Amino acid sequence: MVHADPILEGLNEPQREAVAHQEGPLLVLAGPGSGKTRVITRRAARLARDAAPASAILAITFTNKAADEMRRRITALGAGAGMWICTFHSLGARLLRAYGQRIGVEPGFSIYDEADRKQTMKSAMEEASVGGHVLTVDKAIHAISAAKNELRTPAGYEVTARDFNERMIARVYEAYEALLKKQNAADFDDLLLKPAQMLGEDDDLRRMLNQRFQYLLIDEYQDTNHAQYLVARRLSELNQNICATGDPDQSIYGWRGANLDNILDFERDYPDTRVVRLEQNYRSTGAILRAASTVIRANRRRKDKELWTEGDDGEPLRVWRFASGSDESEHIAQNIVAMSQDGVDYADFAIMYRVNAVSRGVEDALRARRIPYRIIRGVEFYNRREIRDTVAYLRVLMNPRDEQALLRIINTPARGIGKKTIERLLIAAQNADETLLATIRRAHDVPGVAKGTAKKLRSFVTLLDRLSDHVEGPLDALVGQVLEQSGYEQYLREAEDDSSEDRLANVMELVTVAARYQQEEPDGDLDGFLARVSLTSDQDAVDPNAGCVQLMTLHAAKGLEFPVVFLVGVEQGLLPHERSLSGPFGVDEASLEEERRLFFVGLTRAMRRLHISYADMRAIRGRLTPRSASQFVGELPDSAAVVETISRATFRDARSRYNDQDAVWDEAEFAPADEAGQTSRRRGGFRPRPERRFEFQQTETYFSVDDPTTGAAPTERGRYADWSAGTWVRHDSLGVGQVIWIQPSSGQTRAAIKFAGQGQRVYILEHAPIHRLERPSPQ
DNA sequence: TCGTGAAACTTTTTT
DNA sequence: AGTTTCACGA
Repeated sequence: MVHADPILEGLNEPQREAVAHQEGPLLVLAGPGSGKTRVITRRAARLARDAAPASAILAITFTNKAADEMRRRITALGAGAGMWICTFHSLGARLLRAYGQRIGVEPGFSIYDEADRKQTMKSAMEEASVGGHVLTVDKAIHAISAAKNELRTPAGYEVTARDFNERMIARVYEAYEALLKKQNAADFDDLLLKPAQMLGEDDDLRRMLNQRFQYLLIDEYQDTNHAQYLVARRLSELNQNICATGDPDQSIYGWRGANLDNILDFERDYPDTRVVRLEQNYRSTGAILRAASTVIRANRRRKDKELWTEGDDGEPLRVWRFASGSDESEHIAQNIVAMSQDGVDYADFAIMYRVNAVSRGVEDALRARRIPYRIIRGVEFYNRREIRDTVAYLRVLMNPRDEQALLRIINTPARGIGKKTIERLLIAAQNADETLLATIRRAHDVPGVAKGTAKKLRSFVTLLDRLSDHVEGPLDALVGQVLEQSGYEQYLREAEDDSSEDRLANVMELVTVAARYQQEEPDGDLDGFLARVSLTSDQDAVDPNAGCVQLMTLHAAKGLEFPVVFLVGVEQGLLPHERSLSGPFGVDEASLEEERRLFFVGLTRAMRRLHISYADMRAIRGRLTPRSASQFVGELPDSAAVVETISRATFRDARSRYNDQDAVWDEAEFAPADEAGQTSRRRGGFRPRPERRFEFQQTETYFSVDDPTTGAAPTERGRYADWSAGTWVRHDSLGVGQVIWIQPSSGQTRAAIKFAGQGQRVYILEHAPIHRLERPSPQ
């Protein structure tokens, strides 16, 4: 009898087996909700305790969020210090920073995001004079990205090019690579491809890293692409201690190059692999599991698993059919209100959809009922113009060759350097074969640049030089200096439009983001901060403590769970998306299966209640189109789902609503359809917003979240929970004010505050010198 | 050079 | 429907 080991405690048999396994390759096939994260974290902790120093363990995830979560849980188990826990992309960035010079990547290189890549690709196409053909920028990006994932070089691409189009792509590819190199930049693909390449070509490096990392743990292995596969393989060559966890049924990134064969053929790649299946589900009701397993069994390319639970069958899934997308939104919002009155916390709801465009209608309905919600779009913050502008300054300071960033800031805020001048500078730079910044430094002798303009360029350069003195100092101070010295802050303060206050608040938030980063990473520098900023993903924004209904795409939902899930827009053409239905050869089976996996992922996010809905009509890109139920709806087993048609019953008398504040422009949603089923566009005028009510064909009963069986943790209330519109506050320098509105969110509660005699301004409460006044101000 | 408004195009998913 | 690009006038 072995003594109880706390690390193995509370695990079921296969979980224990996976945690206890030590030497040699291990494949954990983990169904949804089967305690996979638990297994990985325990295993990592156990290895650090029994097998190797923490620094010899490398754990790789797909999102920063997952990495942070894993680190937190491993730390809670008493291990983790010194362990490498990161995403594939951040691992790539780290390796490149440390060893990239061997393949021509200088330290301090910039990471080009989608927008930068697009611009660069445009330039590359111009340079290769490939414009005007059938080849579009997007097609070039796609083709070259695919080539990079396969580790094909421009030269290699050219050799195998079979037609005119491919020869064009080869030329663009070459020009694009040359640009990246000249600008010392790497795109997202490079972060995987270059390390894979380095590890393949440089025996010393590979040997060294193989000795350093004795144990490899890779999560979401079903989503690895070829480059990631090679990194994993080349890092585990010596010890063969690779533990891959994943689920072929949840592979949803095929369009990004993920190769399902990586997990399906793992046992072939690593002989003597121990395979463990985690099939017991701790998340969902029996009905939800039955529905999910039935649906996914229609796929051919998979490894069969039996999902089962010891829990109860729960309620059947509800399949709702609506007349229109807006009915769908309204009904869901109404349902959330009803359930929340019954005690279900807002944070317990999630609304999921296939494409982002669907979220708008839902948002409107939630907003109309003042239901707090949050859209999971982590990149949103970093994609704001003001943030990109500020970050661009930082990027130029880090990497003066970063042309994308330089072009962004050269006239932001406006300093009289126009398009013509920039064009001349770019040509001069190309002729002299030097970087854009070098040309700008000698602008006075660039032909065609006027004296006055040269002077402006001079002072821009001086600004950058002055700022670079602060690069070594604290990051938040650096960001502050950028905002101040560039005039960007003043520019925002003086701007008159209504968004400028928000933008100012966002920019200030970037200062605190920088401060927080430095707190978390004591030896974090500008380079690391920029990498963090570039590699933040959508999923990283999920915050279960926000007290809000969460809206997200199905892709962003992976790995999450919610007591109540609404799957909206489950319509043919949307899920499965039409791109999988109308390929060059009709239905593309492989991508149809991926769509089905996406549906499967959605189904298995739900713990207790699951609502699936579709509408007969939906406005897509401004146009009302007829829709029909997804084929996947028909694949649900009758024993687990109830289908209901929900109709709009009554409109309140239009006239009584005329004086209400929310008369709306009729967006053709209610315009009559002609005989072809097409709706005439834009034939409205102001009409009252109809009050919609729904008939329930069945009485709704909601479970209460207090119910211990749901396992829902009591929601953490923010420290501003008792603040509301009208709350009196004091600002350290502006004095007494009153809250106009407040948007709760953990860590960054926004509020608009009005001060006597001044306008209202938006603050992030956590970071502003604002305190609550206990008593209303004595007038 | 810069701001305005019209036209054109876009999107499926995202590190 | 929203964003980006383009053309034009100040």
